[in-house]
Amino acid sequence: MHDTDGTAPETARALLDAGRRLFARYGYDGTSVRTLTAEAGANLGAITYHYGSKRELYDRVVESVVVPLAERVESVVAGGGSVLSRTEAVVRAYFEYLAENPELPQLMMQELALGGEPAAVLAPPLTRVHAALTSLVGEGQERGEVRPGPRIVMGVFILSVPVHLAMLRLPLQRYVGLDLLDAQTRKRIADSAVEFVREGLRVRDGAEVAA
Amino acid sequence: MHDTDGTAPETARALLDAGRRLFARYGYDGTSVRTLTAEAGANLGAITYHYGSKRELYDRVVESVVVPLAERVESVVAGGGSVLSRTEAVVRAYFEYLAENPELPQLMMQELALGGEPAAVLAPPLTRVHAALTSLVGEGQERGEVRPGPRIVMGVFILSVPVHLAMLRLPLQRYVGLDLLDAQTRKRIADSAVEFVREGLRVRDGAEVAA
DNA sequence: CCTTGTATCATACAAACGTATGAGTGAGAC
DNA sequence: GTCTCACTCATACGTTTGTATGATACAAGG
Repeated sequence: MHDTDGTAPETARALLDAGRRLFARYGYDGTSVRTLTAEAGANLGAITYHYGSKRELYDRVVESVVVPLAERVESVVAGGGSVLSRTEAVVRAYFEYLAENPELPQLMMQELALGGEPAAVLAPPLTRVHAALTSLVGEGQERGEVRPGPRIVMGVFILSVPVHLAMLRLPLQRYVGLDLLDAQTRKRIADSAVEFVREGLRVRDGAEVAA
Repeated sequence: MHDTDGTAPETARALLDAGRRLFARYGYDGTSVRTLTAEAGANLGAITYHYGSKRELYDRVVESVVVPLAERVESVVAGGGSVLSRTEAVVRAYFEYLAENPELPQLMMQELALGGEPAAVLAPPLTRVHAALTSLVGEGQERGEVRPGPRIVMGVFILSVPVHLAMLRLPLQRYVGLDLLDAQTRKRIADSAVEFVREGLRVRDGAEVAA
């Protein structure tokens, strides 16, 4: 029977891990059930048995990497401090999460890059992140920390830099020699990104609080 | 024989157009030569005949959409005016190009989202864009328009906002009702994005020119 | 008129695909 | 001892994949 409880047997977990690696590298259609089960050291039938189908395993993989990110962003946004410092914390949190899960941006972006509906499992966490960032910007505008403008798109701006950098990670590493996974390099880049986002959102000196 | 001259016969062009649509929507592996040739109103063997293989058609498709973008960015960067105004022009040019070629970001991001080597045909134009933006930032720093920092990553910042917005185009349309292809909406968003990028790069008031 | 070259066509091919099936294995319950 | 259950395994099924093949259509050149 399919196991839906949290105590996944060894094979089910190996399939999930192999799925994270292979789906991130080769995409959904580019990863065959045969190569995946082989990578996991499992039998050809293991995916069907443990997850029902290739698609369901894929959904679980995406879920396992996107949901924790959304929770992290939400908790940072809900934290204390000024709006701009929380914005900074969101950017830094994303950089950290990226360093821990380099497959995340690849999985997420593959899903978004395909023109069809994004995986059903991706929409809820994405919506929650977007809502959190939008309300953060709105709060900043009310407090006079953030300059006026459409908060819906300004919320998108916050993560645009780390996401874009994550997308360019491999080309940057190959062609420019910039390694985002190196802790020291990442700190330097994150500092610069934080400053960019902060100044991009901040009200100009002397600007009045919007009524 | 395969036609390599510019005067593509009708069928070859229909294949290229269908490829742009289908590869953008379903990805390389998700598009079969049968559906593609059917969409183009051509025979099953047409791809092999005109392009040699599915892969070569794909490369032509990517090339046809990325190279003009790179040329556009380069020409804007080489233009006159202050560094910040040229930066603004780059952002606006990207928004315009995106509106004309909605498939571009999908094709490009699919390639970048896959963990392997990006298509060989993607690297040269991408490198040229990056070089142009890096030198633009460097010039701005020398002139004291742009605040100090690693110019290699600050060049990446410039396009991060429009690229990220393009990536979120479909979810934003579906879940937030924001249509990036609508001219009026796009102008409003581009204005906001331009301000964000400008202020993110600009030196603070009173800062000295870096020696 | 016949030849030549380009293009389109239906069809064939082997390989790879996702999934289904049924046998086999080994630990725990009674 | 044997029944039960979760699991692994080899294998088979029907599709779909990208490409190869050879026949056909047809305008241009001699």
